[in-house]
Amino acid sequence: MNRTKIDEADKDFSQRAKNTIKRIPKGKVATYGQIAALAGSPRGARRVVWLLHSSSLKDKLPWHRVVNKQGEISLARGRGYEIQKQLLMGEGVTFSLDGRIDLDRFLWRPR
DNA sequence: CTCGTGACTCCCG
DNA sequence: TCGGGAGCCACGA
Repeated sequence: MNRTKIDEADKDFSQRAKNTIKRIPKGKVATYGQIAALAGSPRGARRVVWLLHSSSLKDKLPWHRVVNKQGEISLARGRGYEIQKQLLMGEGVTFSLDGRIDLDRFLWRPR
């Protein structure tokens, strides 16, 4: 049967989102909402979460460069937090004492 | 179909 | 600054 435009839109979102994540430069970070917006779904931050859960490993996405809008790692300690922090620090990203990333300095701003 | 869940975000008090 | 509630979207039981 034919695909609907909705199906195409969903597929399109997933592709765009993955491509967007792959475009994040080393040493920079992006927010869930930012990626969703760039992929065409301004309110789809949670879709990005699902995408990472389902494809981060399979598609080798730089998932560690995705943080929440406060510049904080959203993963719980013992469930990826330490790993992500290490990966980011390894790329030169610094954290404040309260565990936040200075987005004025590290947020990726595609042009 | 309804309900629960999640690496989100926004709004209020 | 902090916590709760609601909106958001997709997926699986």
